[in-house]
Amino acid sequence: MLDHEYTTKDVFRENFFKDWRKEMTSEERSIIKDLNKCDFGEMNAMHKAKVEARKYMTKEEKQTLKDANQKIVDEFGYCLLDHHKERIGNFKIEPPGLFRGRGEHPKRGMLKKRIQPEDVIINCSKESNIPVPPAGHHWKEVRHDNTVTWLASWTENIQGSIKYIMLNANSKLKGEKDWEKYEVARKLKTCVDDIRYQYNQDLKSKQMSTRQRAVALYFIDKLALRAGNEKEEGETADTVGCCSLRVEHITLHDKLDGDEYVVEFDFLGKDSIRYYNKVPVIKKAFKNLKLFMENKEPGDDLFDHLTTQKLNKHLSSLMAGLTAKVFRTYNASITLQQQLKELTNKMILSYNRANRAVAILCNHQRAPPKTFEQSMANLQAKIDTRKEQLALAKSELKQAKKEAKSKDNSDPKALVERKKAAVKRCEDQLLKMELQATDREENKQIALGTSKLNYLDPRISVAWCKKFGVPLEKIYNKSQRDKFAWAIDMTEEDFEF
DNA sequence: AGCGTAACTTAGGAAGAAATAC
DNA sequence: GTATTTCTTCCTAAGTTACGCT
Repeated sequence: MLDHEYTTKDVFRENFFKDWRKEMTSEERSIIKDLNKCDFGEMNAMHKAKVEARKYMTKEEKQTLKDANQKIVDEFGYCLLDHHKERIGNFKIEPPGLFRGRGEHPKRGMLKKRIQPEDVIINCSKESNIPVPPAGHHWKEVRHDNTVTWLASWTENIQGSIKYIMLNANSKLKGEKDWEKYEVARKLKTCVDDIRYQYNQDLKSKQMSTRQRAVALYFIDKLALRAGNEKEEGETADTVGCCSLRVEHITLHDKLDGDEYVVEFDFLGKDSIRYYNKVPVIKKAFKNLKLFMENKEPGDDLFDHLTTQKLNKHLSSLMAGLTAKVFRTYNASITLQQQLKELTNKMILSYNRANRAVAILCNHQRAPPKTFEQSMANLQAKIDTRKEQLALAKSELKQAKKEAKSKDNSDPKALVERKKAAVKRCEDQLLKMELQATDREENKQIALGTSKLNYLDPRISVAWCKKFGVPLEKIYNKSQRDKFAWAIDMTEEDFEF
């Protein structure tokens, strides 16, 4: 709690203190004037003690707690949609707390207020059992809108945005949407060559806006960048996507490390995750970028004649349902399929390799685990131990061979065979551990989950599993199998994305 | 045509649970 | 059995896009 990095940030502290003072009585306000003089040590200790106590609960106590939680899920975690009982994704209202925006968010630390029934809109069908508000309270509104999928909503006080209660990913509704998403991406596959040809032509257009659109599309396609909507300054962290790139985010190199026309990207994207990449691009795109940057300041928009609306409008004219993000889905899925074809080694590690290629493409990063260095060192130590064992086993084998020749042992060959097997076993284990070490090292900063869950057509993975007899459980855990139930049902081993 | 907002998907970190090491 | 590591779930912030309004 107190030891979190947030508490050391000035913006967080200032925002918190300002909002806290608003909550104080006038008497408190006259006493508590300086956050630096406040000591939350006692509260922190209490919180820590609670966490500690949880750890040392008996099995029975833990079970009691679990049962109580399950009861809550059973009662509130489901709804009836089109006569089907469906799991709700987030059925609990968000509790009050201090806002934890990502990156340099100007609002971090602000007080996120408690939501009252009076703030909540209920959306259900007229003839359903309308949920009863807590005693003495009423809902903000009860409506019956069957054109939307949310069950309840409220407006959050930090950004003024609407929050929704919606169905779980394993629901029929979400599954159908997911399927549709991948079908649109597959449709793009059939016309992507034409679209690429088109934007290549557009790079030479006389219209500035067309040229900018073409370069942006080239980036979105080649690098899987996000669309990049405009953001209100001062309301959120300063992050960008393709269309909102500024001059300061790219550096042009006529030549770099033996490549020509290299663009160096360095910007903060969604969730303030850094995108850093040096990419050789086609000459036409490069020349255009030079042109776009002429007479501009570092803080100016690179694509000043382009918005995501214009881009998406153009895309939808090329293919029904086509938007910028479809390229991310398409490129992610097609990359997985290609990689799986190339990595013929039908092992889970090669699947992870393919998955990783996609995660790198989409720039899905994670903070290296806190214990990463330590656990890597531990693994290395195990490898070293095994190496010693291998050396020992080898010398024993040598000895055994020698003895088999010199002495008339009753069964000299058996001993040699045994020692040989021991060497083999050692070598296998060593190889396995070294592979694991490589895998882990390569995964240090890469998050595989996001692409698996949101970008990779599950039918590719299901087909791959069937084709090579890999159990699906090796690829997808329980909740992932639930989410992708639609794909598991329908996919044969010859599925082509 | 441009803009604001509602609705929905995508995202990484924290917390909790399970597996594995010691 | 206990400690540590790894996997899974939960949480909610932060994006994208469609749509209605002017």
